[in-house]
Amino acid sequence: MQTFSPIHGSRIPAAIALRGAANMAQHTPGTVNGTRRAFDRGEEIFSEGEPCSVFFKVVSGTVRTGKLLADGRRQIDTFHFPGDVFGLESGKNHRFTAEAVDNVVVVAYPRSSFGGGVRNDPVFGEQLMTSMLSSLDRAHDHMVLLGRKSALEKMATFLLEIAARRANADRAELPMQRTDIADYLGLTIETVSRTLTQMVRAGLIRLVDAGRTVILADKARLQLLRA
Amino acid sequence: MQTFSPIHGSRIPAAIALRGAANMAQHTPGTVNGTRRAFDRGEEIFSEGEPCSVFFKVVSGTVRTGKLLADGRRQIDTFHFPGDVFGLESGKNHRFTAEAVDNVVVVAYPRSSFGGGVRNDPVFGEQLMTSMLSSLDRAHDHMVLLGRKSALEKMATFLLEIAARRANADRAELPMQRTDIADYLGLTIETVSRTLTQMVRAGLIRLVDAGRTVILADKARLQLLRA
DNA sequence: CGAGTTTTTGAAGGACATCAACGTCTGTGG
DNA sequence: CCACAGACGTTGATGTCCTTCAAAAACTCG
Repeated sequence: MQTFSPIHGSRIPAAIALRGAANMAQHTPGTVNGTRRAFDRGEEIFSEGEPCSVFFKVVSGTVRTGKLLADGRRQIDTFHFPGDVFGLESGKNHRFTAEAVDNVVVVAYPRSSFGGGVRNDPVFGEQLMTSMLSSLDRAHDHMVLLGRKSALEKMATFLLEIAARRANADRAELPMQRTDIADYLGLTIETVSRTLTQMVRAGLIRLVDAGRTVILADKARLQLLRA
Repeated sequence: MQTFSPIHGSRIPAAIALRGAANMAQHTPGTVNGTRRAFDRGEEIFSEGEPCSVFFKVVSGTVRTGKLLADGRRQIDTFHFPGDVFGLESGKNHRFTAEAVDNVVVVAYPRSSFGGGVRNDPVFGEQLMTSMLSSLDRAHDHMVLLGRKSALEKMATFLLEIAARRANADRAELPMQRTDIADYLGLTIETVSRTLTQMVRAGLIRLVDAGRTVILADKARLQLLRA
């Protein structure tokens, strides 16, 4: 089973990351307590429309969040890796679905710690705020990708993004399957596959481990391709 | 000059909207003071990379925020209408550009009221938080649109979204030009134009006012088309 | 080893982009 | 108020990137 090693806070700002890591033993960001929960590969963590009573932080494994259209078309917003917070929403109900990409352990925090916690624990509040702002940043980048980039550019962006999560890594380990990548990049699995082999032929990457690990052979050229 | 009438708070949650409206005279959401500023059509309000010392709330007119790729490709994230907050970011510098779509009046708040304001004025903090969460909601919806919808579905979604901002309206008044719509929907201006005339021919809409106002002749069918 | 799943590869088609020309609107100066 | 120039929008012809449909190869796990 492919799993990202738990790099805490690589996706969330330093403040919350450090704090989260420091309190990992009791699974607590600030003064608020959370409970540990595990999900198997493919399991649903919560789904669109469901009331949201808790929000989550990833301890290990990878989570995907996204939306489904009536006819089954799917768009994945983000993959969440260890340290990332997800499931925070403005309304009473979830507006998107969260599923386990592989075997996942998360900590669930009561939603009351959001409104209440912000009031009573301003430090906690600021951490959540910062976490949300960086989610928005990433959302904006992803909109550029979806709306304006070619398949090649999308894939280059994706691989570099994944690789950046491992300290100075020249490889991207992919816990998710091709369908997930396609639904993240707004492509079909066939195009994902073809684009990867095209990159292999161009000497940009090498596929190992049954296509689950991508070695970034020519990172400089990939960076140019990212657009 | 086309301008949206100032419907305050139609895009931001009730709490902040009401408060904003109540305090409109002194341009103040909570205890924090802001200063009024005006921008002409096409003027830049701030640009990507610039340090962000203030954030804004729209008083009148329409603002577009978005990103530019090196070769000029553009993706507009959102149009901001009266009542909307924009320019709030996690880092020291702006990660996107904001420009006036038409003649615009905004209120600028010092950025310190963000970090500091949250600590000292928890109500203000919660309002900002809620505003950010609804931005995220809309960002997620927009990703589905960009990644998974056809040109026709994109346009139907867009027109209904704009129309929804006027109370029980059967028309969408478009303060922005075709280029903006194209860059918002991830299309070219030609496809925007063709899709609109296709909708006219299908009896879905009618174009009036030199194409700046779209009458939603068959809203039910448009809603189905939204996907 | 073998059935089911996932990934890759191939051939053909379609939706949208690109290139190009024409029409329409806006605003300014006569 | 009209004329004209430039900007904006529409329409047409053609091209292309990505999808769709189809099948084979590779991998997973009992």
